[in-house]
Amino acid sequence: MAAQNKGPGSKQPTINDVAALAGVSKKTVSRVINRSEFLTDKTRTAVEKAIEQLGFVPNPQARALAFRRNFLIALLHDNPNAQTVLNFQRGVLDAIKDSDLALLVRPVDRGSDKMLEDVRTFLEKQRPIGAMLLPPISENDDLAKLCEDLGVRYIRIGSARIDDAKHCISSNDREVVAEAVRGLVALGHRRIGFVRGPVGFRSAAEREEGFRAALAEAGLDLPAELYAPGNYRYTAGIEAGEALLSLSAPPTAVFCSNDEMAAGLMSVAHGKGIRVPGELSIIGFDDSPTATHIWPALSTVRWPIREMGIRAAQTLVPDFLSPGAKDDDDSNVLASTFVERQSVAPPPGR
Amino acid sequence: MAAQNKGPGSKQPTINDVAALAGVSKKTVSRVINRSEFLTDKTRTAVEKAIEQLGFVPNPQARALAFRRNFLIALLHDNPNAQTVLNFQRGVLDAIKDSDLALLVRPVDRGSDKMLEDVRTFLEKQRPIGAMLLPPISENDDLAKLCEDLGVRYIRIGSARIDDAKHCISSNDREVVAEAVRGLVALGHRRIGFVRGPVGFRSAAEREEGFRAALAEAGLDLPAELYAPGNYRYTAGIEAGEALLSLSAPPTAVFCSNDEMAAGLMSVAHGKGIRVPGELSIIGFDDSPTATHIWPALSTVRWPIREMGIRAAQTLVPDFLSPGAKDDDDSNVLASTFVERQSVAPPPGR
DNA sequence: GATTTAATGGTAACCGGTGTCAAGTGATGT
DNA sequence: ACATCACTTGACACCGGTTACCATTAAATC
Repeated sequence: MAAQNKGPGSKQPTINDVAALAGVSKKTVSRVINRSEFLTDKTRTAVEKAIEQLGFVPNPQARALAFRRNFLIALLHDNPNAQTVLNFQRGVLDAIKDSDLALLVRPVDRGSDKMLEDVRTFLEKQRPIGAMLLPPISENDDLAKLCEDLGVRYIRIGSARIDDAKHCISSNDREVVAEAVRGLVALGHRRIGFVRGPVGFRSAAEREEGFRAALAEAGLDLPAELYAPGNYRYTAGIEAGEALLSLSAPPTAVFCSNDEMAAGLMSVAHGKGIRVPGELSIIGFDDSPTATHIWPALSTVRWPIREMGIRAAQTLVPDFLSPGAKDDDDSNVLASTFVERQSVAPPPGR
Repeated sequence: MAAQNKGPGSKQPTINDVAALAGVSKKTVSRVINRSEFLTDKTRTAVEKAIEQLGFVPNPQARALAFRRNFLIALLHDNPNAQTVLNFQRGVLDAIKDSDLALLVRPVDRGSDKMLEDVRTFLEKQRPIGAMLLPPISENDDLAKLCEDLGVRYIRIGSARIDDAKHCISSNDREVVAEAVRGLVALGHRRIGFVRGPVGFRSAAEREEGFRAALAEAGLDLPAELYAPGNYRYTAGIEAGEALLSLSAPPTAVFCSNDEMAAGLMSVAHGKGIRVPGELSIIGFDDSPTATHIWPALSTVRWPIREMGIRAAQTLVPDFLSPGAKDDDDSNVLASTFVERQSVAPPPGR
């Protein structure tokens, strides 16, 4: 710990100071920093000692300039789900921990017309090596093209393969949703409702497809009155609940395309005195904190978002990461899993 | 929009290219970029035209090097509440939007022994102008001292004045909690329970003090059996619920030190068939998404976290921000507010 | 011990900007 | 017409690293 305190006034030691102290040229110090071969142990040790003694830390801006490239990667997101963003971010940081990289985080306004222009300005200004796009903005092809045009590497996170494997980390959401719904069928449910995510979101489409596939397998159909639109918001869950649970023949189970809507639907059920899961089973999606903060705890689908962050970093900037993390699976599809909790039971009368 | 696409191979235009095209020296271009006075309109226009034409964007690393300072600020957090972090972050980004600053986000492991060492490494490597510390790590004095020693400006976010006004943005949590509890008393509640936050957290102490103050005003006391420990986690709310709601004389209202514990307590109430708010009123703290995702929606205290982000940026780096945002109130205390929803009602029999 | 060859170390230029300070420009005063 | 002055502008060094290339030194071969 070369930790003599530097008062605000005193300057950081530079590579020149180290060179002078170690009695070598700055080039040699540079070689030590960058782990060049071609160095005697003696030289290396002397330099390392000087570095230690001065508490020298290379100036990243100067390195960036000399290397003609910086060491920044950007995380672009516009996510209704804060936990997802933070978990992903955590994964990325885990992956780049021992590298020279730093992470820039940038929320973007999906709605805004100026969104593309904003992102372009950001990328041109910061010139990160690469950008990571979290859903839903990851589904915007213009954004990917913008990165491409700007020469910024990019990787898109999605609930399905939305780009080639080099540019996309995805999960098998459709399959897992189907699996969850098969479970409902196996318990005896026949009238199963569906609350959809927002139109235009790939994730919403995937979940719907998985849902429909499982129904089709079981020879069940989805009557129009059991199909509710939605937008991933709690209030949409409320509205869906009002609609679905007022039917003369209400569903005995509902798959909600995310946890917040499931929570909304569940609160309607509570309000109407409908017992969950006794009279109504509910399944959500995301395994957000909400899922375990409502009562009864929600069965849901867990998205391996932190792992996706790690994988995204490994795929985006393999050349900046220690090679230890080599992974043979380059399909970049990670597995979501169904998490069973207390919101699912057999339908009444079984 | 000087937006001819640059293929990955082509280089970014530099200040020299602009100078050559405009027929001036690079220093003059630099002056235009930095809005120097002392420039003829003619020169300025010519340079701006050249910049536009080439799509030139100054290299931030080079500027950082030449200025002997970079344009980075760091956000350090270890927060159980993702929404809080993201909202704060949003506020900061709103504030620095039109500046040259960029934001580095860094989660830290509060638990780890190496925490301080990790942060030191991070700060030494990135050398941000300043660091923003979110609670609970903002309460760590060693961390503040580390910034001080390293010559990194810092600002701490807290639920109370934990440093002088130049280094601390705080809210009036104690007062607002007291106000909320006064409301319970006014409704007729006499047995009011309390679920505490983790020991050692200033925020938890503030909330408790506010609670006790309101009780004292009303001449009520807090029997030991109505006081439950906690740690801000949902499970602690469950445990508190088990304890408080099994009493022979259970409370008619409970103040929980955050929303997650309130949600836990509420789920226990549901499980026991205790009607909320009819038989039990509950108040939380944070106004997290959970507060509106449970049923009934939780009355809680909203923390002006986004505004705190804006204020934090303005206080930390006023010299990098456009002066428009001058604010006379330099006490840096922002107001939390009590949000009434559906989890509070008069006690049974009133 | 002389000659090669490989391994290091050093020097200068450069990355893309900014600071300093002196020189150039035009307007004003006499 | 000439000196003076206030403004503008440019030349050059420099920020803290890196690479290219050359010089030097040590080890290896004959």
